[in-house]
Amino acid sequence: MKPTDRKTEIINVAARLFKEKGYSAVTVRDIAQAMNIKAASLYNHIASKQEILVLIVITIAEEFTTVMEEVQQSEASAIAKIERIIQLHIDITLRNPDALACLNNDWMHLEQEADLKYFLKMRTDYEENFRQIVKVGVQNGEIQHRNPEVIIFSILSTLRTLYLWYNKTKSLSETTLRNDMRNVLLEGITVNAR
Amino acid sequence: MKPTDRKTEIINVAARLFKEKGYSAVTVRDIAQAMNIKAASLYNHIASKQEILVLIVITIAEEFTTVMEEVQQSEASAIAKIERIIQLHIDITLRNPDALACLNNDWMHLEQEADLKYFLKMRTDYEENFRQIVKVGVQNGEIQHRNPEVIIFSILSTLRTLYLWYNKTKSLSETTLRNDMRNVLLEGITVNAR
DNA sequence: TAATTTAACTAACAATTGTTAGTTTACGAT
DNA sequence: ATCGTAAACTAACAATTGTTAGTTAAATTA
Repeated sequence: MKPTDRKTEIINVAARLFKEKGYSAVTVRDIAQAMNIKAASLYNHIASKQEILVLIVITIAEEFTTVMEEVQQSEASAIAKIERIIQLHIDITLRNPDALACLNNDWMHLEQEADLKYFLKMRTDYEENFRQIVKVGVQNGEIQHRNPEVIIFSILSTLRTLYLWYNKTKSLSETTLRNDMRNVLLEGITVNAR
Repeated sequence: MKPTDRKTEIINVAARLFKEKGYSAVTVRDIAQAMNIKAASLYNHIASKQEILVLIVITIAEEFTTVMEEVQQSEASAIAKIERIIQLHIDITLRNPDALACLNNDWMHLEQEADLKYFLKMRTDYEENFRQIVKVGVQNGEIQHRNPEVIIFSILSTLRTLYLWYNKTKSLSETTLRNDMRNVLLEGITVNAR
């Protein structure tokens, strides 16, 4: 087994292009050109353009699912669980921002009904787990009484689109990102919260 | 002038389809079918598919720009300015979620360099205005000392993707959305901020 | 060395794409 | 009644799309 086999290279290159223009706007000739080969040569390694998308999206979605289930089954406080989820999103974003962009923007181009259903189930379950964490936190007094949807999607929206802006500024170290993100999401930005 | 002329109808239908599948994945035949006419008939009203995108994206972007400039020139506190921006995003999202989806996801498919540059300038200026508001707020003690990028994009990410989730739950009234969104974004979710 | 595998190539396909040309139909104003 | 316009239509186009077939060159294994 080579350090990175050819198929993995294709997937990484494709993910980068998908991030920039979206799945539908990227042609297999674009992907081939980015690898300095001809389009037909790609098919020695992949079955279809669609297969690339499936591998990118499902792999990352499963990663989120796995960790979320661990978190949910742990006995940490609600706030600690959310802190763990924040760090999970930062982890994956820093490691694979291109795949994350695909997950966010191109999942609806999964053509096989089974793939789409599988993905949507993972996403729904993920949000439902998050919802349960928030509700428990509200009940035991850790979290403010706000509409759970607003809490869930305020945090998730920020985390899901982190890949769009985290690397724009060099002044933002990984440590600062992790700490300030946690603080801003959990404690807000005003000086006198009460 | 009719209540809504035909061109406006096309743009609204197209925006809805673009929201669901993205600009590149929507064909002019898709748009025509959604209006119960043939693709060629569209060209009695529009110059090109691209023109539809330009009208959708630029119109909304200019709306954000106009209000942001008013806000920036006002003499409100930093927090009050941010509160106004939060309400602006909610306003536009409730009124035109489809166009907002295009703005977020399809701006990179603006084909004319002039259009793309114009849009990017508006977006950069918008973020820069937000950055200035935050920096002033930090200086005069209204806002916590956090990395400004984290503050700006935490809030903007949430507001920009509001169209994705605001209508999922019927349990979320407009009033609750506006109040809780403001509270969550500005004051966080924890009970003991200090 | 011979055999096999890997990974590239050229050429071509059928389908789909945005768009144009030219025509027809319905309707309000003169 | 006639004119003009708005808005639909059919038919067709050239370009681009994902993909396949068949071939070739280089590297690895026997």
